[in-house]
Amino acid sequence: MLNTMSTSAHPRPGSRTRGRPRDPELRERILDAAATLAMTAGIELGFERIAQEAGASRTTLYRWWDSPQELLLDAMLERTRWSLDHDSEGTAAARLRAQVIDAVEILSAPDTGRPLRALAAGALTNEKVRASFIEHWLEPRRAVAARILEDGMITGEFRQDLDVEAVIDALFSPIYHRLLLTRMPLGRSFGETLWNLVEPGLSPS
Amino acid sequence: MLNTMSTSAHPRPGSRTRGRPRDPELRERILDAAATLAMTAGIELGFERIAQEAGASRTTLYRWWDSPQELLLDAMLERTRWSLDHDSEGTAAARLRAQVIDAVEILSAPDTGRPLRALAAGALTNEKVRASFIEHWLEPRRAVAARILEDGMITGEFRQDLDVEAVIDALFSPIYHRLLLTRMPLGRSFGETLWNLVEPGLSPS
DNA sequence: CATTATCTGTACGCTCTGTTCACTATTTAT
DNA sequence: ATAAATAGTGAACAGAGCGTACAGATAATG
Repeated sequence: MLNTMSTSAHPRPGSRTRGRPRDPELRERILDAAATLAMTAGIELGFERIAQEAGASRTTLYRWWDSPQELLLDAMLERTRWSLDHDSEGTAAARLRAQVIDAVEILSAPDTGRPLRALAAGALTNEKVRASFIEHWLEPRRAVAARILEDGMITGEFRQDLDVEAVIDALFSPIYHRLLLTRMPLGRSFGETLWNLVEPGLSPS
Repeated sequence: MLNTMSTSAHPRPGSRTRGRPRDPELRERILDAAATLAMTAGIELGFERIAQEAGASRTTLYRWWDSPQELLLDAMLERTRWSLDHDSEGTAAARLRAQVIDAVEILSAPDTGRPLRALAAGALTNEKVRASFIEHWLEPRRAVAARILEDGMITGEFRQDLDVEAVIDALFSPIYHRLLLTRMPLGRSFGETLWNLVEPGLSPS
């Protein structure tokens, strides 16, 4: 059920409609502009700047997105689809560990981490952005981890009374915390440390 | 070295100086206004609104604070001094567990949690706010936990190769994550679950 | 050609920001 | 007393961004 179009834009029900079709090139330029601005400049994301950077009319942006952050979310989602792929081979522990380390590496890369900060800032400021961010960014990633955890619980690799949501929080929220707030070192070794710390709590007594 | 005055306001070196002394009542009204607005209204904190709510001149706010969020931070720091008190009795594990549960309860209370959201939003948007937030809010609380962890490592209650910062991240960042982003249930029982999950990773093998 | 929808460009009112200025108020130093 | 210094008020101003509206050009379908 991949939503290949945007999250906030008006959906296009039929495949072909009357009027002038949307210019996909323009859309790309706009998403690129947002991603670029969010990576280089700071958090000061606005329709004004994005439109200028993309060489598009501000009116067009208002037409398709409700806020610059929802626009940026679309950009990020398209640019990180690959990050949802994951092996289904190996033990549940190995797969979960790999996901933690993937997450650290994705978020520590500047071209993902910096825009994600802007996105999170929007999520804290704007309810709609928060909802979209959770639904389209956080939830799909949590679902992957949840799936692995449930697998492990069924096979007996993990204890059966785990609070899946809490485990996911313990494993992944430290990464966001470092990215967004403390900016403490965020590298592969932190992912490993984190995993080693939480893993003992997953095994059956 | 408690800074009894504000974080961002110009420090007062000598106890007595020349000119008209600052009106402490006015300062309180301003801090109250910020705390109230941050709790009731949304994140839309601004000098304009705060000044109006406090019945003060906007110029006065600009005089003492660089941003509405630094003002709010001052308000929050004064209103939560008590939360840094902690027992020094009992095992390190018991004390750390108590701090986790305290944290959940403080942050789940609307009159602390909501302003903290506004504060965090500011921290993501403004570098100065972020630095102040870390220095005056996060760090002192992390220091308490770090102290307990080091105690436990010395007495052998915890393993000696713990990464203190990572442990603190695992224990506390899920709380902020729920408060700020997912808004999943944040109650005492979540604190207990979290503790039970991470605690096995602390004990010597 | 008529219709429908996209995109552009301009313009306007709005709110908040950050700063300046003149003025009043209250304290200490001489 | 009077001067100097600092706090607070209130008004004004330019500037940025927002959100919206409108007129017109462009490009597809029926």
